[in-house]
Amino acid sequence: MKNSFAERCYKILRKVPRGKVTTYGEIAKALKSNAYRAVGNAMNKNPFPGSKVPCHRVVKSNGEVGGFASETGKKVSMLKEEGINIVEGKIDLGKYLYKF
DNA sequence: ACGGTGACGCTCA
DNA sequence: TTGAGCGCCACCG
Repeated sequence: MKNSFAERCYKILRKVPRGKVTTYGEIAKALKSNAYRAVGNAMNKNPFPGSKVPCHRVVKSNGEVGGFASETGKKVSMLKEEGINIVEGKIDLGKYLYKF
């Protein structure tokens, strides 16, 4: 159960500093895999919503926040609060995309 | 063992 | 530019 792909994603996600965001693709690359789908799955099964694993800090490669914020939009506001400039649910990856 | 599913990514029209 | 389709890997039933 430990050292599983999901655990890997969480670990990487945790090393993303506040005010920055990462993409599923970057996480997959960090895992030496192109399993961006699996990364999303791991987040979906995320055992620690909010504090341990800041899933809201993970965005899509095109700059969209992602499905988890589609319904409420609260997560978007949360990212903004961290200092990330978001316009219409789009994040400026050129400024806030954290690279491993 | 197999197939379906999913918080995605990229290319083509 | 926008929309649609195809491909990717890992997990669950």
